[in-house]
This record gives sequence, structure tokens and C-alpha cells, in this order.
Amino acid sequence: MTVSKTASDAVRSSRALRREPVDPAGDDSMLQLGELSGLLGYSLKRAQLKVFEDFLRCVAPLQLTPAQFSVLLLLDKNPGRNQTEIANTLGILRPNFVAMLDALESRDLCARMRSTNDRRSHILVLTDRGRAVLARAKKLVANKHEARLIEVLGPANHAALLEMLAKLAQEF
Amino acid sequence: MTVSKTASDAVRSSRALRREPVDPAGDDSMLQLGELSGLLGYSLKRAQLKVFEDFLRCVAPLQLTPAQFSVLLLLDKNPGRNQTEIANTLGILRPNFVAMLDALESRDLCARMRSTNDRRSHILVLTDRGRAVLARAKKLVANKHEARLIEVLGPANHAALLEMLAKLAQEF
DNA sequence: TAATAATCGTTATGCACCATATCAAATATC
DNA sequence: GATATTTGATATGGTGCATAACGATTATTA
Repeated sequence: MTVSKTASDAVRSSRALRREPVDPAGDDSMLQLGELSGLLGYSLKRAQLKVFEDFLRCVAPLQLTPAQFSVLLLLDKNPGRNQTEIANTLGILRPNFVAMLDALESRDLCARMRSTNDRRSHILVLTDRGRAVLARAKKLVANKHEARLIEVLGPANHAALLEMLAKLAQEF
Repeated sequence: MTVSKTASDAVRSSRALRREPVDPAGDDSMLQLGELSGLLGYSLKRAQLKVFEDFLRCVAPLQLTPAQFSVLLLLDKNPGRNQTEIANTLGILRPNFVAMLDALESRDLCARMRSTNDRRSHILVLTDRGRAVLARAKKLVANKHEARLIEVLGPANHAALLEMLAKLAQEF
């Protein structure tokens, strides 16, 4: 994510919102997916794209991408951490985290403060505006995004799905 | 995917195989994920990366990426189709499908044949070598990749997971 | 039938994401 | 005090994804 980019770019593209496989009675007939439907990775990727699209839609008023939202969440829950710690926790490489922070900082959502203990590192803090935006984002995510997921899957399935995905992300 | 690229590049990177979030007792202490653990999209993306990594490992002898494997699968199940039809079914944009096909064709896994009905389109066919590679890939995927997934999740959970992801990919 | 529109594969291009090497400043280690 | 390590940053390149536009071919329609 480059500095000049904002979340609007992620929502902007009209094509991005209909990226799914196409066969709207336009082509000859439905193609056979075959073993593809049984490939977990295939369905995982497809589902992930859809869920991210919905996230972007739901949180569009705040112009936050999933990655940016996760950074704000982490800064709120873990005050006093530096860039390396936050980036590592999210699986973001330090070089790529710089531009991400630049974008957030330029919008006054967070700030880098030079640590007094270790003057190499930057302590990351949420600004007041950052806290406010995060609070609004949390509500949008819970009431629109996750609510829709739970509605489609059912509460029990939603919980089971979360558990299985967490297990995959950890033990796999 | 550029023409000069092969699946080996996807496996090559050592960092790509340890992209997960880091906190191996190296940093101060474990950071609090907070609401992040409840975010379905977050777990989805994490799980998807892990599953794709495992796919690449398992099918590394054949140098096939998940996307390439899905193309071969689709060509096998749907003979006589052109580039647009195959690309659309997989959610790949036609411009981006060109280089993908170039790579597969340069490895003699598939071929483009000018259609006699419509001389604009290219009918895609698996070569003998393509069929052979696909057969070996199917075995690797089933016996190594999916087998491990089923082992970690349990057969019932694996099936339930597939069903939920398919529902998300469709109805969401 | 002739003119126009639509489709197919393709090229060019740009942006987002991910990964590595490298640097200066600051700190840690010896 | 000399050397090594860490931190944030820059530069760079690969890869995926998206749009615009083009020539060749086919479909539409005036």
C-alpha cells in the first residue's frame, strides 16, 4: 500500500465488486467444476475474497481496509509497542509496514513517538481521532459485516467456522 | 504471472514458507489479538495462506501453483472450451489469463487450437503430458495435501468447513 | 449486402501486495 | 572501545489484479 493510496481505491473499482466467476446465462452452459469444489484451498480463497469485499463495503464510510483496521485494533489493545512488534504480530514485513503507517499517520489516526528507552524504535499510539474511528469501525464491522456473516451461516456454524480457521492458521 | 515465471518461484522464497505472524519467544511477550481473533476475514486470510503454502509444498515436484492446477482440472473436465470461458469460470480476467496459458503451453501441458467455427477463439486442450501431470498432481493433492487437512480437522469438520466456505463463496 | 456493433485473444499499463537487500542511527555485546 | 545487532527506512523486484485499447473475426442491423 503506497502512501498516496487510501481505502477508497480498494472500494473504487466497480469490477472488484463483481470479481466472482461469471456464467450469468451468457456462455454456452455451466462449466463442470469437478474436483475443484472439493479443494479446500479453492473455496477458502473464494470465500476470503467475498468476505473482504463485504468488509470494504461495510466499512467504506470510514475508508479502512481490513489490514488498516487490524492495525488500529492491535494498537488499541497493545499500547507502547513499536513498529516491529505490531508488524510481526500481523505477519507484515517491516519494510511494507512503513508505508502503511505513513498512510494512517497522514490521516491522523495514529502517531509514531520516539521511545525514550530505545531511541531507535518508534512507539505507536492511537490518536484521539484514531480511537474514534476505531470505535465507529468496530460498530460497523459488528453490526453490518459480521452480522451478515452470522445471518448467512447461522450462529453455531459461524462459531465452528471461526474455530476451524483458527486451528488451520495455527497448527497447519 | 509472467511468462518467464514457473511454479518454482512460488516455492523458492524461504521467507514465503514462514510468513506467519512471529512471536517465537523473541519479543517482549505475546501481544493481545483482541477482537482480531473473532474477525472471520482475518482468520480466513491466515488460513488461506497456510493452506496455499501447504499446497505448494505438496505439489512442488510437479511445479504447479494452485491456480495452474485449477486450470488443468477445468480443462480436463470441460473439453472444447475457449480462453474466455475457462478464465471466467475461475474468476480470472482474460488479459491475465494470457500469460498463465503461455506458461502452461510453454511447458507442453496444454495447447491453444484455433476453432473452426469461430476463428477468433482458441479451443483449449490438455496435451498428453498435461493429462499425465494432472493425474500425478491429483494424487499428490489428495494423498498429501487434503489428507493432512482432514487429519488436522477431522473428516466431519473438513466436510462441514468445505460446505460453509462454498456457501460463503456463493451466497455472500 | 454494406455498415456498424460486439466478441476473442492480446498488449500495454498501473496499482496493490509481498519479499529481499541494504543503509544510517542507536543499542547491545564482547 | 571495537564489533555485532536491532530499528526504522529506502530501493528494488516479483506477482496478482484491474482497466483501456487494438486487430482480427463474427454478429447485428439498416
